[in-house]
Amino acid sequence: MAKLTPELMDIVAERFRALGEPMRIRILDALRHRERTVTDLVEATGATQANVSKHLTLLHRLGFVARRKEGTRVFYRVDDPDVFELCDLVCGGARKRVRRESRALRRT
Amino acid sequence: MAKLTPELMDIVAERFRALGEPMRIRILDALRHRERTVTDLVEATGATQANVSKHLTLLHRLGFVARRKEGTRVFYRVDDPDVFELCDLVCGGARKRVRRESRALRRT
DNA sequence: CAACTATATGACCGCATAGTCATGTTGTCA
DNA sequence: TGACAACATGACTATGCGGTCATATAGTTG
Repeated sequence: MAKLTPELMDIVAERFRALGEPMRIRILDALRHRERTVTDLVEATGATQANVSKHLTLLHRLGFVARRKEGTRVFYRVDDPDVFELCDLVCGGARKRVRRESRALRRT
Repeated sequence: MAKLTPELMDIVAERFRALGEPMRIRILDALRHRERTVTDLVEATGATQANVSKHLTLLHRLGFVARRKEGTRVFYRVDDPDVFELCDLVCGGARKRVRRESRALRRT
């Protein structure tokens, strides 16, 4: 972790918080391999169109995704390659936790 | 990003959300090099003792920090080495954003 | 034992925000 | 032009959670 000024800490927290919503993780996961339209993501996530649209707006504002208009549709794609690495790291930590907890459960 | 089951996505989001609070980032930053007592962290962050204690409880529940009791004091330390790497990645993304935005500002 | 320190925790408040609904905007096609 | 499809957005509600206050618990010291 590099030196963190108070201002930078707020920005870092803001970015983590953006990734801290299950629906946004689902959206990013659906965008893992290819770009998708909003309608695609509505179908993939099971959320409302308005809801998906709001999450995409937030992810776009923070630079996590990029948009491309084509006629009446808008294609979104992941724009920050670090997102995948971040998720991998967090998943690794989560898996460790799960293993630790299941060991703890077996001991009871 | 490895394959994500819906359940795992919730866990991932939970962990991101835990890092998505400026105060918790401050606490982790204060724990970067050495373990610290709660009182140390209260002084380092400027927050209330109750507040720091609650954040530490959450960070501990998710396995980000570990505790060590010594007499009447409790020492906390970072227990998940990935935390630093996560912050570095997010910081990198944040810096890119800042540069992008300052370029955009100069163009106006 | 009483007094003090360090930490944790329950109750409570206020705010941020995820979700929904309705509507606006933009582009396409007949 | 009107009708339709895709997406964005403002208003609203409900819920989660960060912060504070008071208090509980545990350990130390006299």
